Amino acid sequence: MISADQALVKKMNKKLVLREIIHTSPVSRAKLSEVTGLNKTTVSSQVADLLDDNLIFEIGQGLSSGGRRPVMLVFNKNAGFTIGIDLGVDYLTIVLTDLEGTIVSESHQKIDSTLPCDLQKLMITLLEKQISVIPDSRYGLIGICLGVPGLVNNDQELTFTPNSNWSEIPFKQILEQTFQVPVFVENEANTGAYGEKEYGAAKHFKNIVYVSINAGIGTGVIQNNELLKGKNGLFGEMGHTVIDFNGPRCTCGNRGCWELYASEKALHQSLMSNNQTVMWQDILHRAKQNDPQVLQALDTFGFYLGIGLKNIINTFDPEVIILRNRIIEAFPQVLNSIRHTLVPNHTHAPDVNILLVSALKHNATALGAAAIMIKHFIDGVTA
Amino acid sequence: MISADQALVKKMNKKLVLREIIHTSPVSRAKLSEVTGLNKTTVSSQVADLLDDNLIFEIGQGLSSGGRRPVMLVFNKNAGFTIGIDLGVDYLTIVLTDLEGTIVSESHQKIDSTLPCDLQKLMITLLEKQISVIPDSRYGLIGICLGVPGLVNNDQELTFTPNSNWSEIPFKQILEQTFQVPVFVENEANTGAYGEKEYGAAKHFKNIVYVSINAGIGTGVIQNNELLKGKNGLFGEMGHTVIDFNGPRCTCGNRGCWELYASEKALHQSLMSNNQTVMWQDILHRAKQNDPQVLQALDTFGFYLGIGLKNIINTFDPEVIILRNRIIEAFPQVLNSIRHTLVPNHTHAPDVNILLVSALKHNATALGAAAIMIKHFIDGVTA
DNA sequence: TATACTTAATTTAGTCAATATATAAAGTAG
DNA sequence: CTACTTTATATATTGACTAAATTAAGTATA
Repeated sequence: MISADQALVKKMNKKLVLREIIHTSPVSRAKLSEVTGLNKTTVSSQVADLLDDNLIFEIGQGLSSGGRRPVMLVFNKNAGFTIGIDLGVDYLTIVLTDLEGTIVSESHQKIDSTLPCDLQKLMITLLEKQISVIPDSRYGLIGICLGVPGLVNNDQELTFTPNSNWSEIPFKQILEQTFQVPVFVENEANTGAYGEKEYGAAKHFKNIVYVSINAGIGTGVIQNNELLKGKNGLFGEMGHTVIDFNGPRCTCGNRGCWELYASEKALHQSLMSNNQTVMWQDILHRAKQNDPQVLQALDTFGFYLGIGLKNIINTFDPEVIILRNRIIEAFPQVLNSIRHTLVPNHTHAPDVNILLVSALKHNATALGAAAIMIKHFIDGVTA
Repeated sequence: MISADQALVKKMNKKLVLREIIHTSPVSRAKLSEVTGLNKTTVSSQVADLLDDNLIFEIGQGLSSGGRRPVMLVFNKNAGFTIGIDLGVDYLTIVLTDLEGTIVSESHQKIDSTLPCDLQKLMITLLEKQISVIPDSRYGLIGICLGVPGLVNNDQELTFTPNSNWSEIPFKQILEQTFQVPVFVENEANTGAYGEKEYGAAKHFKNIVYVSINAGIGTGVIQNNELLKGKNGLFGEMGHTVIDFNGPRCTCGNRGCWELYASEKALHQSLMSNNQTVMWQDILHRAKQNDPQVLQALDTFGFYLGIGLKNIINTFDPEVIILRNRIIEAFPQVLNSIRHTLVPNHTHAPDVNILLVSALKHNATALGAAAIMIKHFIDGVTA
């Protein structure tokens, strides 16, 4: 069991001061004392420590409001850098960010091979390229976080991927050995949720559900600023919840899973002609030209999404739901179909404003991964 | 923002020591120092405080294992008492417990009137009777917690009750004024979940879902030992999630809600003949006599329960699900029907051992309410 | 029975991070 | 130029924890 002592007090207050500087910089010692409730002496001492750590620096004097001019402090966002990865079934997005999550460099690469060894080589090559451009800094590369479309257990092993062979690769182990930095592996919906919470559409909320609609449907749930994980890290994986128990059989063994109706795969299938798959770019193009068949399909898509989103509202009682889908982002009219389903003429209907579209869009997963790594780093230097 | 200081350290360690005494008493100061990691001097000091508070006492010397004999400490479970209430649509259960959740006195009363003012009088009368038997103790009645079948907002106001008029009564305000003690109001599924977690079937788990099946279906979710609440306190209220979007219209405005299929109300309706309602005692009786119609109905009941429970597993990834229903408790064969639905012949099937039956049974809600009050009290005296 | 060893709990002295108060630094206002 | 403000630091004190020594009370063994 863990007992408390003065070291803990110091760490807690250090984190408190650093957080406040990050969120309100530039800020003076006096102001910090005021908002944190800490004694001025204590703040000065903590600030001295943080200056030693290169986590903050002084930018000179601020404006006087009738007395001695304050020394303004700012967060040193370039004290270190992190890499967030979005590994898809057929693409690999890598972002290099500073400690505020601002992208310094990024790469988007299509994955041509389905062989795990090819992906492994590709990933390491691309990472080496990104790492080579990291500026000189006190902490350098603080770590790598990987968002993956599949089930991640509590040991951060990728145990199941529906549409790829990536679960054969022990990412954490390989990347830690290769680059000698901490590596985290997370489900893409969880990293996406965290990204939107830190930098995106959910910045000002603490109870959110993030829904990413790709080939399948992934869900990440944040409650009181904490990602919920469940026993095996599968919390919120709602793609295979049943919305019609008489419906068609799913690959998971159940009938009428949400994914069968409201995934991009389902949308594509509804538009397939002569066994010819439709590209999503085509769908978008035709939608913008008011192609009736596509508009009809998108309306149905929205209806089915709405069914599951209604379940999400009834299940998690969130402040907001963030939708992450390339078609919805480019053609927001789909939201109207969803809202029609969500809000029948009834008193118990949820607030329509609960629906938001991803602000980070195609970078949500990678930026969220970076954000998770940054949080871990900040927790580490202040503990 | 809240900063840390020495007072916080002391409180944290006080709670640590008290918890350890509660869970392992009788225990010596030396042993406490060993398991908590705190210095022997610190433990002695904290123990002295707790002795002062009458929260623990010494029961004399324990056995020597080759040295000075230890002084054994135990939790003073009679330092105070609490009342937990289970308010149903037509019944009122009250339990008076000590600080370990052991029932000292209880009352089960049928509510004949549907008038709020009648219930209010009845409740106060019964509470006065229970309070009159509380033994002399340092803290006396530490508070009252009320579990209710309806929606409770973050201000502990009962905002909606599907089958009664109880939401008109400002319980918290009335009971606090009448008895001058802290009063909490919680959804019955949340108190039940907490009760099973503290004293019942889920004692050794930290990620649990509790499902109470009455006229409707209530769900309480505990993740990492914390009750999840959501924005409006509706987290986990899954009775109105859709399991068949083509299904019949529900009073909530949606189609095919789980409650329409898997509540006791649904079971009763499936067995209704000539517009004559069936009593649950009859159902049980006929089931035990192998009445085919009832067995069939229960099998269907189990199937529909299974559909929703599968969704719960896919949604919350819990260690265990606790089922609270009087018919299932008395006739556990229903579990087999549920398990058949839960586990089709498929690799992704969940572990059948995930299903547990309530250990606290008809007292789950009231005992859970008491447990919540006790937790609040312990948090209070150590803060 | 005497001696050595163990274990339990307290006493005493010291550490560390916080606070309170006083002081210094550097401005504004009239 | 003087009085007042605001910012930041210096000094002394407080309080919770720790370490080491001490007291207390047993067991083990020759």
